[in-house]
Amino acid sequence: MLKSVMAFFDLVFPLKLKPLTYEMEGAKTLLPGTVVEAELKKTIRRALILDENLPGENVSGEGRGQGAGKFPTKTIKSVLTDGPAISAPLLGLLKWMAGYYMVPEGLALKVMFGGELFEKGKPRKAKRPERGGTRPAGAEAPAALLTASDAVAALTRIRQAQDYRAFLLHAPNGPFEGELALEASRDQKGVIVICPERSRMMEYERRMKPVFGGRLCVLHGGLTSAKRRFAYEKILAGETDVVLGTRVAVFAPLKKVSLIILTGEEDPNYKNRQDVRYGTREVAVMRAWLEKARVLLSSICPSAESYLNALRGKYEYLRFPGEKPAVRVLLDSKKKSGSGLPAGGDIMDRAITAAFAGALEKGRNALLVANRPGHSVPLCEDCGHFERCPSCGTALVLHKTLKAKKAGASASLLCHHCGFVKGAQETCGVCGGHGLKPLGAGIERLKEEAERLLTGTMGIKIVDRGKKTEKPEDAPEALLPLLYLGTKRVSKIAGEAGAARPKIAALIYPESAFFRPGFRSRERVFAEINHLADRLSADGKIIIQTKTPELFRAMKELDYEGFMKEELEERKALGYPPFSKIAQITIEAPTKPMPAQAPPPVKTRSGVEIPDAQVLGPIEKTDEKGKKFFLLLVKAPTARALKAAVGAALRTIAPGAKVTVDIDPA
DNA sequence: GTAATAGAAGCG
DNA sequence: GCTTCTATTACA
Repeated sequence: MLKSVMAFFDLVFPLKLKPLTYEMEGAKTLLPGTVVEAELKKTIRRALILDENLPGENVSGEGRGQGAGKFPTKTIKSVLTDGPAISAPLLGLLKWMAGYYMVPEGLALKVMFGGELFEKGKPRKAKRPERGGTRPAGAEAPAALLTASDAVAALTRIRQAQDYRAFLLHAPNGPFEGELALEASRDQKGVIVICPERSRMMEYERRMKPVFGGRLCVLHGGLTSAKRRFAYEKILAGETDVVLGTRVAVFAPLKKVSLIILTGEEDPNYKNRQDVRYGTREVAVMRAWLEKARVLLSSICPSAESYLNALRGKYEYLRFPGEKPAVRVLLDSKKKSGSGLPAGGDIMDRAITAAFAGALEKGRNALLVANRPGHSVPLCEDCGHFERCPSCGTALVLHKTLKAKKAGASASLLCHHCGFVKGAQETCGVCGGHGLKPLGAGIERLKEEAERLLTGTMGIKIVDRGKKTEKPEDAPEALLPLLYLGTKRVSKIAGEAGAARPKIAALIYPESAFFRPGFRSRERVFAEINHLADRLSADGKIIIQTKTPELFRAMKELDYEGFMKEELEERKALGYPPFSKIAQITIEAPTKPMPAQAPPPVKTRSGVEIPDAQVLGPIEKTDEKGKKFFLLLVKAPTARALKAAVGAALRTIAPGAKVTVDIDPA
């Protein structure tokens, strides 16, 4: 009898699942990217055709080959799209994501489109994408920014480049960065503009909407799934070809992309922390490569990775130097005078309070930044005792504004590691002494001091929290000088004050940031100071109060090249990125210390040894809930070698443990 | 000893 | 994501 013609296809479901082979009756061939329905464990689900699984061909992995072999294949129930729903470059990106980040293709698919690309349900006509003008409109576009001839030349190069081309824009300031992004995309078709966070994206939206109108589409993780689906439909239909968004926008299913702009390219927000731990910058560059498109990475303080790529000629470097505010590093005066505190035991250096008072008296705004939440650690002067967290052992921090539910306590002691809370006492818990001395400079304590030293004599409004209440009721107070006080969050708000940006900023003991884990901590601190500088007025000034001025020596002039030279030399010496590739393996094993202490020499599949790959660890850590886990760090000279080395390391881990792999960890 | 339940594996 | 299989615990 005539046997019916069968074709076999590898399908990807948007689940944590590798591709599976299904069959389809008839000679009709389905193109990769086509959406179909097929049965998985008795339920019919939507999936994407990844490849045709041709007889005799062995597609990625074990025992598959032609589907008609070892196991019975199920059949594709129906075909939902007439041809590919997503472009070939995007499909390529999916495969690259799965390979590079070592996750199943299904998980990559899920992360890229969140499942919405596959859900059924009729898209309702959008209500009104326009939102009412809720904003007082801060910084306005200094329109003449880009008239300088070198800026015009840069724009021309970006616009006219053909095929794949990467640019690194080292912008002098945020407004310039935004202006160049807008101008570069102005007469382009198929543009993706990505911002590191939603609030920045909304600023860009305000600027781009008048230019692109209905061509502009917004895409970010906070969209409801209906809105997200609606956005996808507009993009797929070609109704909009300019996509603005946060990191998920890098996957926008445009038919054709010609320009990708990644603003604030060094921002840590670009690292995805769940499921597929991708880096948006790496994905953006890879997508541009696959799309044969141009990619513009921009920042006021580019990452060491991108800067090295620029130095090596992989990216075209567009450098626009700008005036930077003066940075002054103050040695902590108390260090010299021992424990003999000045009157009142002030934390802030006199030079800072004087400079702040000067600026505020002139009606200028000021910004005080510290990394520590809470007030202080109460230390008993009599017996030296301080309270520790029962599970973490770390010092508990006094929060005066946080009321503990414990009877009688007007303040509480909080563990910043695990969140443990208890009521605070007025006296020492061990000796009953009354001499509790505050140790450390938390925001709450700084606020007390600022109120005492600065607001006492003049009318000043302290702004110390997020913009939950952004009402125009500030109007009468708008004349008062503002003292912004808080962590980075507050400095962001201060930077959005348009013409009234702070004239002076002080950082109180920022050195703790140097000791955050990870090899990038220095670079982060430097970038943060640069961003702080960008938030100040043109005649701004930053004062750093520190006990370790040596650590800030390289940051003092905000000399980017000088800093990067040192930083890159150190990274090279230690074998860290961008001179190597690294991966971090997290192992959640209940009690087992670790199966293999010394991993075997790293080899590729074919048995070739990789000379410079190494596996460090395991080290034991405890998470916020007090749960133990273990970390392995894998270093290798190239991405390829890294993959092999990670594979080798994984084989040494006993089964039963929950393992996650993070390629290029933050 | 079996039943109830939780957690991991596998899905073509 | 949902089913199914397996390991573990509860319980008469």
